[in-house]
Amino acid sequence: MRLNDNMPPRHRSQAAPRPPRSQLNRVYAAIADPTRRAILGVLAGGQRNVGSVARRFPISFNAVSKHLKVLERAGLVRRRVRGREHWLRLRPEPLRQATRWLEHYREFWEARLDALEALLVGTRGRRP
Amino acid sequence: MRLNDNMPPRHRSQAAPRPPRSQLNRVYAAIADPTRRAILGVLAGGQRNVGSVARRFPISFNAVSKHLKVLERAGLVRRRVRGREHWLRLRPEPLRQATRWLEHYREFWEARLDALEALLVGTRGRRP
DNA sequence: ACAATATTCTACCATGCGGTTGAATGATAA
DNA sequence: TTATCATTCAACCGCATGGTAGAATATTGT
Repeated sequence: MRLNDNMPPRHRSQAAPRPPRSQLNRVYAAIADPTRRAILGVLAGGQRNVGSVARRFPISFNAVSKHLKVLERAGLVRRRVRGREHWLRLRPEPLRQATRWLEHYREFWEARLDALEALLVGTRGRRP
Repeated sequence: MRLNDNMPPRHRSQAAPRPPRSQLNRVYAAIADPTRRAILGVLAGGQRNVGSVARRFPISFNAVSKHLKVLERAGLVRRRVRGREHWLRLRPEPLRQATRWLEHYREFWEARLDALEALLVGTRGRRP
């Protein structure tokens, strides 16, 4: 059914509301953006305030401020307000968790695929 | 400036078109969704066709088909068409790359933060 | 008191995402 | 041939995201 006709748009199918993002979800989504990965790199050099981070990127101050908020919600960055400046510092714990998940699954999959390959190659002579 | 006035909407500020997502970006974005992580888990049990994956999820067939396309573009899944069925299998290489990046940065950050803490605790007593 | 500074807030745009339904395509089975 | 099965394609919705600009807020310096 092509819906560009004259029907009231409110009587449509509706997707179920999605559950809120988990911490792990937010961490992966956060590091999926190269600007944010670069911001984490800057912050690895020590505490910075928002302006000092923003100055290093060719995008607007506001865009960087938004990115920082995303990193904060993912738990990768902690903010301390001192006067009119906001100081940001790295919090590596969620990254550790994210690494653990990846490592676990990667090892599991590789083991499984290796086993499969070994099974397919079988007992036939094939040695490096 | 509130822009809901009567001005032609084409004379607005314009965001620069974003560059295409890199492989690493796509991998992190792909695993940021819990359904997709679950799909990878199913595929870890061996090759499956689209329907047999979709049957395990409470969302529509088409939604699963879309998720599979995302995983494919991230390089995490390979598809082989045989007749009318599409067989999907895991490809762990991009995951290895993603793990490497995380591991590298995590280690670097933790080392830096440990060094900083050592410096602060340091040789002198704590001062308020 | 006033001006400058650091930052967020609000509003907007374009694009992407995760979901839906329905139609189209292509291979197999009857 | 025709019906059925496996899958994609096309269009749509609501919401998030990455970007912009400008106004508001709070702190600091003169």
